[in-house]
Amino acid sequence: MNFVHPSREDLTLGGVLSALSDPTRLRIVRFLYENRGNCASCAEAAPCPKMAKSTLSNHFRILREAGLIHTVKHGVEHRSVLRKEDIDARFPGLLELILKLAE
Amino acid sequence: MNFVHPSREDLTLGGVLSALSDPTRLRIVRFLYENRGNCASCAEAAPCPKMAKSTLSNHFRILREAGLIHTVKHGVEHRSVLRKEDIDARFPGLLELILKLAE
DNA sequence: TCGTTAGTTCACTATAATTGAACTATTGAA
DNA sequence: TTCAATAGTTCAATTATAGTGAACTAACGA
Repeated sequence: MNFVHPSREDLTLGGVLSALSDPTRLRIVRFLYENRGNCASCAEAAPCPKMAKSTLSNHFRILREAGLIHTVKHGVEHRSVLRKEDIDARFPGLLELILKLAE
Repeated sequence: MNFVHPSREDLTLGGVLSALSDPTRLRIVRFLYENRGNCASCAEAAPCPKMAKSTLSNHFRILREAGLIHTVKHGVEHRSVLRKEDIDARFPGLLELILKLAE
């Protein structure tokens, strides 16, 4: 399975804001932010066990396509990392502020 | 016509981000930001004259319901102001940063 | 009163999100 | 090496939300 990730310069502000405007996705991003450096499986990063896994998969796809996370296969899991450097390079201060305001 | 505006404490981060994630709405907000203190009619604040006015009206409704603007009737026009104080009180720094990053 | 202006509301279409079911790929155990 | 379990994707169907033209409303001016 090969995931498509946009390159750093293809990140759009609208795409990032839209991706982060959903509470589930924001919680995923927060998890990855706080576990920076560590990859996390979908189940690990997702805060809602009762959510349909297809829905969750879709949220991860949206985060990927917005350029917020990078996902690679790792055994039976799909591990995701937050693309902090790319996001910060493109939109300095945005991620940190949103996560702070969402506390 | 009575418009419903959420109170300051009812503004949600998701609602604000979602509202600002649309390019048309972001341009409206930018216009109102730069003409701070002045109300603006929809036609004035809207940057796309070719857009259907029902679409535009819908964008203003979304901005209103997200708590970003305040609209009052003023003669034949509906004048909108950016609720800068409310937004800044609830989410300090967010509006300014997003507008700066969107330049 | 009639036409114009400025915007809303309605009805319809089109696009996006949610979900269960079926599918794929990897691992671990018998 | 086969079989079951795990972790997620993809598909198809439903539901919700955005975009649009047409009809409507309210205020103003001649």
